[in-house]
Amino acid sequence: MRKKRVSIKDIAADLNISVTTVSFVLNGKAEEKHISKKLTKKVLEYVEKVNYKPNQIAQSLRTGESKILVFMVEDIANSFFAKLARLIEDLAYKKGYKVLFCSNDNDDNKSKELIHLFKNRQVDGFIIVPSPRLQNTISNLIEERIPVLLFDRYYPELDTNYVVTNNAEATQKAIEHLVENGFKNIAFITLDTHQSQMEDRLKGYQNAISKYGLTEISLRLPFSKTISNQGDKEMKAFLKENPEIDAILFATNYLTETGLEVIKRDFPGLIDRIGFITFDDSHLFKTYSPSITAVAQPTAEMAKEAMDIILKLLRSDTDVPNRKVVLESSLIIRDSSYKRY
Amino acid sequence: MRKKRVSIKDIAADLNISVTTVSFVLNGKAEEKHISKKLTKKVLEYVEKVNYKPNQIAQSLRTGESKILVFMVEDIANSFFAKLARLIEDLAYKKGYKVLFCSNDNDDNKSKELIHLFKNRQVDGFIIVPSPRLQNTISNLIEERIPVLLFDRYYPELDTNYVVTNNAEATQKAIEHLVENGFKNIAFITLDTHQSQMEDRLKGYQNAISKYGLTEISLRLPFSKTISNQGDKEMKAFLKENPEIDAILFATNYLTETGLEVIKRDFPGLIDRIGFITFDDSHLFKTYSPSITAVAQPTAEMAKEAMDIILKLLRSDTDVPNRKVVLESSLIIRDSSYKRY
DNA sequence: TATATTTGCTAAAACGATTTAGTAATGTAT
DNA sequence: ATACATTACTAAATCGTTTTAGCAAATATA
Repeated sequence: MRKKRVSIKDIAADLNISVTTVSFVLNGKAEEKHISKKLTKKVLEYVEKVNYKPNQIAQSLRTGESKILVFMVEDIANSFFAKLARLIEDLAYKKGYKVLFCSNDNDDNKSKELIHLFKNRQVDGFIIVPSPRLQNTISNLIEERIPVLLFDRYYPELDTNYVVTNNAEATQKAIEHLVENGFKNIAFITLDTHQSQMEDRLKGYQNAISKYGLTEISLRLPFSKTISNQGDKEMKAFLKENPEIDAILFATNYLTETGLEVIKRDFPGLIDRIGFITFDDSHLFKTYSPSITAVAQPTAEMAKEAMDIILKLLRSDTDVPNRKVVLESSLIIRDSSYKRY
Repeated sequence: MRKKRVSIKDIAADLNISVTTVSFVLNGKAEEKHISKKLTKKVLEYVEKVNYKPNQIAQSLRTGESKILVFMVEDIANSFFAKLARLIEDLAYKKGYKVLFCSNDNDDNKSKELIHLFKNRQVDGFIIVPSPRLQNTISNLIEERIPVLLFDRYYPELDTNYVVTNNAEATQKAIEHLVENGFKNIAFITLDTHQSQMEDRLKGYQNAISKYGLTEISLRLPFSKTISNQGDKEMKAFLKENPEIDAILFATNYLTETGLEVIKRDFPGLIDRIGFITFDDSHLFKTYSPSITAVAQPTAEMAKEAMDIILKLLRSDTDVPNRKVVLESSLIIRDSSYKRY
């Protein structure tokens, strides 16, 4: 069996003092509680010597704090979320929090189950990339005064904390950039979900389209089709049916992957004749042929804001006014958004 | 303040029975402990009604089990590890375990700190992608009978459980493939670490090189240089100094990213004249120009084997013979490993 | 000198579960 | 009628902390 870990009780026994005293010393309350400097020193030295570390589980049970945050994303394997996970991990650990990552596959039931699971684990707070219809679950969390922060997308009708990016504006700018470069028949390939991030991207597209008097050509794929990069048939059909398309904006990274596959496989030569922009940057885009223009969300800032807010929520028992943060994405302009023929 | 969660005590009080009885029923010991069917039913119905969920923290404290596993990787933002994380997450949740992911940046001190941290959280087991010199820490864990499994790399001198891939053979095959396609001056760009996965890849390279009587041309970059895709200067110098190079094998995915950048930026046209293969596949490789040949590690199998082993370790108090699993990578052949001019 | 305050420390309850070691009541065998 | 088993349930200890309430001795104040 495992070697027994040394507990506060052992220390107290070894030093012939009470556990209370040890606990006070360990929690930096020696002064306040009138523990003599001498004894304090003795305890600290002994603690050091036997390499005592408090049992976090026991602490959690007593204090109700687990020092664990949950970061629930759509899919941790998605590079966008993986990157954010890393950023959030680093920030959280600096503040003494650990992070449980989990993937909800944008599925409401899965999200609910996970949230339930974690409530029973007494996690201290949630940073959630919410699935389409999670409003009730979220508002229950809020009612229970559990710190929650929505991330990447939000529910306009729900008064919550969130950190998102200016999807509509960023998309609009991307389209404008294509227009300025001479493209006229600009398609938008997106998901058919009603989530804010996607609706805003669609709005941005439509705004730009109508601003320049162009015609909308959009393909809205069901989320299920995009999992494991399916949806190629639909894209192929879409491109076949709309041969006038001279540029495409992909609303998210996996759509881009599928799109590039379709273009390369089913439309030889098209890759050099079509303009395109994607959401979310990737290292490989810089060296791709053509190099790929991308709407890059400010991941570092997003993570930082998120941690800021969640920490604030964790600290305060009193109500914190909801913080709604909208960060600006930037357009990283590369070759794919210029005419190349 | 938060709404108080219902506890086993509340249930006992409400039903005018003891907490023991409730606990027995909840743990399926009603029969064994001679709780009458009638009372059992009553308890279960009430539990359902008030939507009681046991407090995992209290359970953990009492039982010593946290139902949490740790998956420590180099960097969760790295697509290879992110993908594995997702696979492991799914498998673990199916078995009632949650997974704490963390990144050690291949740094020994960070690894040690993290392991310490998690031991105090009473995590049930560790799946670790170990940093270079973590042998002692790992063997301490083993001595303490904490389930540990090394992943992706191992210490040949340490008798542990591990799941890795056949790096030497896979690399050798990749080089042989290049040789068969007419490449003669094949360079190997890798890290200068002494970790098994990298040493094996180097060995595989050297084996192939000597088998065909070629000359070794290798660049070994310090790990620190590769973080955040630096090391481009070194690669540039390397390629300048060795103009005879007609093919390159990149030992890991971020080296490939940097390599492609250097080639595109500093050696115009070279991308179409050089053969290359990378470790770890990426979605974008299929559509890259040229499409990129990759050594793909069997991530799904790796995750499955890892969970199998760790679950076995968790179940058995008795010693489990160490399981050493070596899985086969496959070479996904695309254009970049053929002569294209 | 008597009283109040401060110093230095501790006993015991609490967090919410599990589990050991019971008790009382009933049934069964001799 | 007595002993033994079985049934149906429970009190209390336990896991390792934190924290409240309080005690005794030393010191300060009147």
